[in-house]
Amino acid sequence: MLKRKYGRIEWWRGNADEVMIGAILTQQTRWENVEKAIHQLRQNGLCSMAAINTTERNNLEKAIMSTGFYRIKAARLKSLASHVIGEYGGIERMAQQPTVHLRENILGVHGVGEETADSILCYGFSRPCFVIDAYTERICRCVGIITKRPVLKKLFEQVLPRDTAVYQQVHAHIVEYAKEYCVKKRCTECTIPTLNG
DNA sequence: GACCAGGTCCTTG
DNA sequence: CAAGGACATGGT
Repeated sequence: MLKRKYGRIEWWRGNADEVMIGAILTQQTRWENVEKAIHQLRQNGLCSMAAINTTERNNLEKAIMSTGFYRIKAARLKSLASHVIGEYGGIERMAQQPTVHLRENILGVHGVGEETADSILCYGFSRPCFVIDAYTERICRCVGIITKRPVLKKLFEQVLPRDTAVYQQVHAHIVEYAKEYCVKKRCTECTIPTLNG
């Protein structure tokens, strides 16, 4: 039913460390610019929670400059890394925790909100948490479902089979669809009044 | 040059 | 609670 025109989409093919890094860096930022930053991090051996936890903040800032908001994002990365290392010692121990515990826990990190948390859980730890982002919200509005993110999240999780792979693919497809039809046209051709007014 | 990007936090009314 | 602003670089 939903567009298979995009085929299988591989997002976040990295390990949990990289997913967490990407989730912070992509906040209000295009993914292409995040990739540049991740490349820089790799070059400097900073592409892990352990490394981020110990490196100087300045090194981190320089590497992620291309994503914008680099000072605040460096601080957020360090908060997250410090929490992960301090609380669990590393990804392995972290991955053994139940989903609800993990979610509560990383939401407590300054700079990790609902979307970032769900992205980490869904794509980094393969947990069935559906991610609601700006694109998803827009598409839903186009279809007439006008409500806030937490409600949308519940809605998707009720309608879809409780399967992480499905959540990942559906979300990815929605984003591709939104990029193509909602953003490029700026919704100017949309007949729903709420979009033009 | 204007506008926008896969958010989150802080401050006001 | 809702709304507005700050954070910053890179691409159209």
